[in-house]
Amino acid sequence: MAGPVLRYALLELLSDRPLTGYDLTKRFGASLIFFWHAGHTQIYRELKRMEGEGWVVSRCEIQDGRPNRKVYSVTEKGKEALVGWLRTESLLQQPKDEMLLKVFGFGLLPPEEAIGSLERHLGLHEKRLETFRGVEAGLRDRWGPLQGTPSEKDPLFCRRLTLYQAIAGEEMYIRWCRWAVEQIRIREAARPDAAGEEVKTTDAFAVSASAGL
Amino acid sequence: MAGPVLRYALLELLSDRPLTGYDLTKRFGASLIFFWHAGHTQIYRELKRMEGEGWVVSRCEIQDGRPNRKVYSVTEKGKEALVGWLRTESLLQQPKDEMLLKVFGFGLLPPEEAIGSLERHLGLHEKRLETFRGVEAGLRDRWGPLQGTPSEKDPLFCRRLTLYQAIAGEEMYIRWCRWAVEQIRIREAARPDAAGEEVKTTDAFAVSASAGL
DNA sequence: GGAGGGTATGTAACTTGTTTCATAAGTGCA
DNA sequence: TGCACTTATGAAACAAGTTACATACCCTCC
Repeated sequence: MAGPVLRYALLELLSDRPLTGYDLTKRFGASLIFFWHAGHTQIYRELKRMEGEGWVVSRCEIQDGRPNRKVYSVTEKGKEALVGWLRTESLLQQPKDEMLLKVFGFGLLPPEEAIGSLERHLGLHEKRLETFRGVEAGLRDRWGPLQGTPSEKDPLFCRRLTLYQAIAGEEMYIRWCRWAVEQIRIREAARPDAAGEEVKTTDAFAVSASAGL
Repeated sequence: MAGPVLRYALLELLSDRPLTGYDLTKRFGASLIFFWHAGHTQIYRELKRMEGEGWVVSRCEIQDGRPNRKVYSVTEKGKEALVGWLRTESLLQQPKDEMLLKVFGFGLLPPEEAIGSLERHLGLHEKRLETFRGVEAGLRDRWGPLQGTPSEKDPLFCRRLTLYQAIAGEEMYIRWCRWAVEQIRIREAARPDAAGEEVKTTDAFAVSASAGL
């Protein structure tokens, strides 16, 4: 039902102008990275597939002393496929977060280790938030505030909307990490016995089914 | 570098008690679903692999008139592997969101269609938020508030932490959807010319590279 | 003169995730 | 009586994503 999605990401970028696989890889890192990711090998493979289906065409630019550039552009058929896809309903995405999976099992670790792990992970999210805010500031300098700029003067309007989602997501994650650390600290402080003792898994044994976790 | 992750999710659940592939599939839908997903075929395959590596062992429960239950339990080796994995650093996850990818290309659609699409998607997130809040309420009834309940009385503490992340994530997404719809409306109202006209892609052509989007 | 980084394109092998199909019995309901 | 749903397991095929490798030239810095 989800089907191939990478191709539509590529078509969106190619709608602006013809690009090579290499260009597309860089573009991915610069903008789609907020909510999608693909390695260069995946991109080259998908471009070849789409060319076979007539969604894109390539033309070879010969360069001396360098490998030739294979420039792809969208065909009418590809443009139609993209717009058709844009009109379809999106299902809820299946979230995948390795860190949360670890937190889910942190009952097996001493609390200080859990706190340390959360704090280090928090740092990574803070760094990413800064990057995103930098991109936002750059766009504001170039195009003005999102609100109130007339359409003709900000053709990237819809793309800018997605950036704010990414920023809000990082802010939320950071708040949650801090809150979780605090919760573990409060719990530890409330324990009458010695800290660092491993949680008995037998306690969880009899109850986790009835609780739904 | 990320490597196989599903196996650790299964080991976390098997740490509570021995379970069958079928049980594990249901558990996924009930708790890990907040931040991970796996189909039953994937789970059966992974269990078989882990058994080959000695991380789990299975024993067959014969039942009349029904297929036998193959009950898996973690071995000492599996437990060690799990705890070792819990101690490793988690990289930032690569977010993947089909809806955001669509919004990124919504410049190619008339604004009313973009608004309709966002509002329908918003509805899905509202439904999921309600589900998550229901689980949270159930846990609160059973175990009391997260804060202040002594360790021995709430062995699911760490698992509960992850639920609040999922709730915060949904709340954020919903707020963003509403905000995005509003932004598109404001923009439309400010346009002097007729509504529904398709955005000229040539406008975006010359500038998107310099802007970094 | 060499090391490292950037440009530019790919192949091969592998892992992970999804979809479809197959089997086989029990339960509930209209 | 038949239909749909739940329990319970699994094979096979395919799609998507990752990692390692291969090629080949450029430029800059030390």
